[in-house]
Amino acid sequence: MSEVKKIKPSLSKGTRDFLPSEVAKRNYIFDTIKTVFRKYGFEEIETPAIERLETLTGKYGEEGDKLLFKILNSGDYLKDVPKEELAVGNSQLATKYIAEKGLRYDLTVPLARYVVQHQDDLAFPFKRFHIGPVWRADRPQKGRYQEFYQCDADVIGSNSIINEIELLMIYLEVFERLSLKVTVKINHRAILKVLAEQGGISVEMFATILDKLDKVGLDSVLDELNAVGYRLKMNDLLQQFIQGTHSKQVHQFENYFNGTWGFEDKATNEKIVINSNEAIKACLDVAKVINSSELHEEGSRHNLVQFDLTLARGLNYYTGIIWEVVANNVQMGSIASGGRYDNLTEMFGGQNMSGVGISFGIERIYDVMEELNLFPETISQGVKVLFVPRDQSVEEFTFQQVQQLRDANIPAEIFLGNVKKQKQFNYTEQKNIAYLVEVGENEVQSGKFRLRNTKTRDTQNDITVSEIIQKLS
RNA sequence: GUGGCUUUAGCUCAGUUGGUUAGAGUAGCGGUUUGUGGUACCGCUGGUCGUGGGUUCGAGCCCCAUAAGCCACCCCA
Repeated sequence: MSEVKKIKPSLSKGTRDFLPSEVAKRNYIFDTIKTVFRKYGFEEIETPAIERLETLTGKYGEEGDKLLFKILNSGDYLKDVPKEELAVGNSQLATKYIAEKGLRYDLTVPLARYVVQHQDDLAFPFKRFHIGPVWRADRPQKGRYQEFYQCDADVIGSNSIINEIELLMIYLEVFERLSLKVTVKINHRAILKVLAEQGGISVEMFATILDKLDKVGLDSVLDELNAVGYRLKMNDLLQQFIQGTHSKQVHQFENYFNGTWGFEDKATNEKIVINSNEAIKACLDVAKVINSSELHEEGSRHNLVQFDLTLARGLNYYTGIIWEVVANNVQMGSIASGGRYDNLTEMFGGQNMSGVGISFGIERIYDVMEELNLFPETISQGVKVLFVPRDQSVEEFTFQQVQQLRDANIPAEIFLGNVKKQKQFNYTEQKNIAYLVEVGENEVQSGKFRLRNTKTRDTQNDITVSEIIQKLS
């Protein structure tokens, strides 16, 4: 190693380093969420970052498959590729021969695998939470990364609506603890499904178009529905549900599905009346969840939970209630989302277990809290006191004093860096250390110190170590 | 997958119509001063100007290619 090649330090795209102060803030969010999860009986699990590729592929649609990070097989990974396919040079076809593993794309599919695989060892309904990084080979942009954390709680094996209500309570409590003002938007996949079917297009297409409403506006949405051959006149309905809608209006909404009201066919102007028990039940469920928000103190005072017909995004596996949380007064996408899914465990040969879950988008929650200045001062606190030896001859003595504080369970540090005062105070500032004590010959002789508050610059003279311990404990 | 922007010191950025040896601030290192202090002063290190070609007597600057990063679409948290 005579010559070391210098490499410019840089990160892979869409990934980030975190400074100590940032980690402290992130942990503050994680800890808050974990506390609430546990309070509601959810237990933490872990699964590997790496999954078999066959576990992951096909679960997120065609788009999703493209965004999977695949891990190259070890060894001579080309040897299993048939020669004719190598010759063609189609990398997509070759993938299955050269990569058997991938990085997880979310925490839900690993959960489905986990539940089926360990069903004998789990207590059902299985309530778990899981916090960890996931990876997507997406093009990064603001608030979107290739490596990011998800923070999920799910209930598997119970289809009671109380689960939805409990999860809503978790949303409300977490955001209250974080002092974040939010709005929960709620919708039901069955409602979208009926409206899509009656209009003669697929739910996915219907959902994708509706979801853009707040971005592109009503006219554009109606145009797009026209373009794909959607049959029902939606003008009134959409106009009515553009703004946040409250529980009473959800009851009205029911009238679209119980034969009371109807839609007009665009082409024939014929009246189309829908009778759908599924959609009626969906409306009732949504109304129940919205009403239940009043069980929550904040929820009863503010209009926290709103029906929103245009909330339609999300992965295709949702089948029941879907929801999304947005922060009030901040320009930012959703900061949490979730819903009920019915068929997830089937893919892994499990019996059909219903699941419902929520997910916190902690990267965005972080950004919002930073923007609104909601992080408490105390979370990035370093040790309580920094002892600074004036020169090398008193280092050992200084260390002994520090160790006394530590024995008394007071976090303390000895400063062994640059002797410049500027550096020492920078150190306390960066690490948010409340007190500084300088140690020189005088202190060694007298055993008395001067305790200096690094923020207020107040000093307390002639104080002994045991007095410092008393003061700081 | 589509489009736009950016790339010069560890970081933030100057750099004139193409013209000597590429600058500043900041951080880092060293020193001066100060026994009760933090904002002072002096000095030093650090760059293959993203990379590879081309035009030119001469390129950080012009042209082509390429890479990386960011931003916006699609989609998503």
